[in-house]
Amino acid sequence: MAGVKQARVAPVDKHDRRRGELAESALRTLGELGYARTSLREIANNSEFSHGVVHYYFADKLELIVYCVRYYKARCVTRYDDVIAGATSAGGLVEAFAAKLAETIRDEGPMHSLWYDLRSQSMFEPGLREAVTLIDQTLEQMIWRVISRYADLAGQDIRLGAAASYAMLDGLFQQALLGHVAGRANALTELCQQVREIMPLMLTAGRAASRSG
Amino acid sequence: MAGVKQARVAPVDKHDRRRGELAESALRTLGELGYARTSLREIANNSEFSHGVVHYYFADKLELIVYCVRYYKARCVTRYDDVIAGATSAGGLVEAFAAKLAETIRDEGPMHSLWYDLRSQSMFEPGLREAVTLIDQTLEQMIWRVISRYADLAGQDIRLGAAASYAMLDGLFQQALLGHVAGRANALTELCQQVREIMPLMLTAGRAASRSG
DNA sequence: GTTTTTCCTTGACATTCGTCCAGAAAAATC
DNA sequence: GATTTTTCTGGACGAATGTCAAGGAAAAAC
Repeated sequence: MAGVKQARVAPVDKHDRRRGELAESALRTLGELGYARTSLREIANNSEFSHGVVHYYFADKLELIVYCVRYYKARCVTRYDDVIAGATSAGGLVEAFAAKLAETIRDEGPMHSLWYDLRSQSMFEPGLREAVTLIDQTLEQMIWRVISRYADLAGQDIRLGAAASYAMLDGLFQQALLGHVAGRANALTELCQQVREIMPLMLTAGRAASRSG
Repeated sequence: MAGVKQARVAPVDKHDRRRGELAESALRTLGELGYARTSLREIANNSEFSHGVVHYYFADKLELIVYCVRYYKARCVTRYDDVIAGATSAGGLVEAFAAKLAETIRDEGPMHSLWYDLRSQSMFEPGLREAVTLIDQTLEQMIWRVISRYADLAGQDIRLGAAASYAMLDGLFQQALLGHVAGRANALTELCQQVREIMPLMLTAGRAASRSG
């Protein structure tokens, strides 16, 4: 009666696993339909559970969405780390980076559409802002790592700040995504070409030269 | 009986005027609430009409939204034309352009939020794509005019294509808008600084020199 | 001034939404 | 195996939505 006994294996684990499963179903649905048209029932339909269960694991719709955004972030963080690690020359890095950008649009288009949808939503829904801002910062850092490595390989200095560098590349990426979704066939090859043109502008043409022995 | 008489003054004019009034109310509401949360009743409440009238002037919700997007475009097209016309030096144009970018975020923030919201929506709703694509092209051309004038004043060549130039600046603008909406105090001054840094990169450092007599 | 046409309001409709709940089913505990 | 706890179901609720129609109000035409 007195002390409440706790199971030795935390039920939180199972709880969080289910939340993860629901988040995946939700992301699949959100990626297809977008934020505005996605209902909790539709999310449940795309999962193996019924619509009532959503409220068992999440307080309300916003909490589910925010959880999804955070869940989605975890997959993105390391997307270009292979590119960074594998590059052996500045030109090679640009090529690999551009190819990876195009690849992720091709393979994960709906997820990116969703990201821009939610980021726009956050301008109207303050409850989304914190999670969205956090992801945006994470993406900015990811891009910053790419550019830092690029500068390192090129033996030059970085010209712009992290925010500006990310914003510019994000603008290119977004336009390519829009074009791709709209069915413009060469949207992705154009993106690659644009990246090739722009990346050198990120660095000083200056004389920093190589620092390796 | 036979021939149907036509009024000499086309009633289409009045019809279109009303559509414009409704579009303005709709844009005001959409700018506040975003696409997802805006209902036809809310739009009507923010106008001087009742909710039924919307269906008298528009077939359905999508047609109203599309009309709004097109209506909104008409105001944007010439936003930077004064900047172009008034600039007398490359540096002056950059300053005026940056200031105007910041000003329109400050004064018309909700409208820009709406634009990015609708552009994201268009990735999920094919019915929006045509109108959105058209506006995006118009904006691209607007930016292109600015850059052309800039190159002209600087006596240099343009380095990038219209699409890439627009995408980059749009990325910066969007990040500034996000920061501004989120309440980051210095989002706009940072934007100005970024524009100052980036605009020179749009041109070749080359020797094209002045072409005027 | 009457008739006709245009314009707008009001109320209703079928859905769909987020949310909640009573209780079944399953799992864990004893 | 009985009991307690956790997990899930399916239905119900009120509110909100897009859509539409019947009819009044206003304007135009005659």
